[in-house]
Amino acid sequence: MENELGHADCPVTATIALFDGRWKVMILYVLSKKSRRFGEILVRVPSISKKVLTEQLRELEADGLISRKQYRETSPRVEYALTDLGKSLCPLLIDIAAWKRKYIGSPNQGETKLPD
Amino acid sequence: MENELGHADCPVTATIALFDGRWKVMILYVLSKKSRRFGEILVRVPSISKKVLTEQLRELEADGLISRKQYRETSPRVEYALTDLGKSLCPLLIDIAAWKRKYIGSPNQGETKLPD
DNA sequence: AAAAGTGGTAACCTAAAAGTAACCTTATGG
DNA sequence: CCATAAGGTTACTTTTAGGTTACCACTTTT
Repeated sequence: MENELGHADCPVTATIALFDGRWKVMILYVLSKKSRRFGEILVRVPSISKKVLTEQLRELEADGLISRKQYRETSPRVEYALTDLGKSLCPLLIDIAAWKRKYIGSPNQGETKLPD
Repeated sequence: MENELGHADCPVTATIALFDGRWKVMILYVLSKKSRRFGEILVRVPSISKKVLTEQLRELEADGLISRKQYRETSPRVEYALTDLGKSLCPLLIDIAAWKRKYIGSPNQGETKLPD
């Protein structure tokens, strides 16, 4: 373990802060599959409210992990997508999941899965 | 990005929860250098209070990342150390720091560093 | 005898995050 | 002309993490 973990504003803490929020990892997961509209994300992240989803999307956008594109069509239409930075995070998240499988155990065998 | 991020109780979220807490990463960092007594950690984690340090140590212990050994010597003496599980986490934290350096930038050049 | 160090606990407070429910705007369909 | 849908916003309440201060039990030092 190197010195990099010891700074007053620690890079690990700073990075974790990017996806710190009850639902952010799940939102990133949903978007990693496919760009999605607001309502599609809402349905795929179980039990999140519109308000909190809006907040977390805004934060993810501010941190540069996702993009928001508004299409002025007939009905309002907003598409969210991972940015390149957001995509670069995915392998890291997979490493984290891999650590859990290896050292803690399988990710809760037989639990409910989210729809794609 | 694989399915593993999509479970209702997501392994990534579960893993992050292990070191989610204002000071946990820093505590792990301190202990990664050397086993330490309560008071030694207190001094090395800037501005943490006894209460919060106690809480976070208890949680880290409950999660199996650190061990607590009480020596009934003359004055009370308690040693905290990383467990094997705790040690296994260090490379992961380093990966997270490395991601930040690569995609966000250097870990705040010239900032104050913690004493060892 | 008093003070100081060690590793805490107890009672209390506060700010921020998250949750709930109602409402808004523009547009279309019936 | 009313209802519905999308993508929110507003106002309010609840929950939680973290912080502050005081105190404790025990032992050694002065």
